[in-house]
Amino acid sequence: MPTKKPETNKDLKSDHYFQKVYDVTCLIPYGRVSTYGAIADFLGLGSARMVGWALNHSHTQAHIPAHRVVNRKGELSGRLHFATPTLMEEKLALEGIEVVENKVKNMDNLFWHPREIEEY
DNA sequence: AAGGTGACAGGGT
DNA sequence: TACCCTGCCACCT
Repeated sequence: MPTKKPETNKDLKSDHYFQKVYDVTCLIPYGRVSTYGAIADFLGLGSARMVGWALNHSHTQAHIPAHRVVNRKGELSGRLHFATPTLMEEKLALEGIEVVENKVKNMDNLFWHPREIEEY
């Protein structure tokens, strides 16, 4: 019997999961950043590592502001997965986000949690 | 088949 | 404050 079950984390294999990650990522406001953990927390599926895994495949999809996702310390841990090692920092700079030593400055104020959507 | 490797995070020291 | 250790879970040797 093929019909397996949802609800479980095994659902991560579905493209549906990838899409959810992309959707949330696209909700991150211009000039703000979020984290792998915050997205995983909001989705309630998988772990922060899974979010990174999903984003790793985001390059095949349409424009996804993956550069706005950093780790909890504000470090650009995914920069090496972009076309060039500096592209992630450049994109953030265009949005007015200051990056020093591969770390987002003023992370506390720029951090955005998907839960804030409900406050609109 | 089993162990190593990540675009991570949180708690302990 | 900073570093280390452990949990996490799918993918790749």
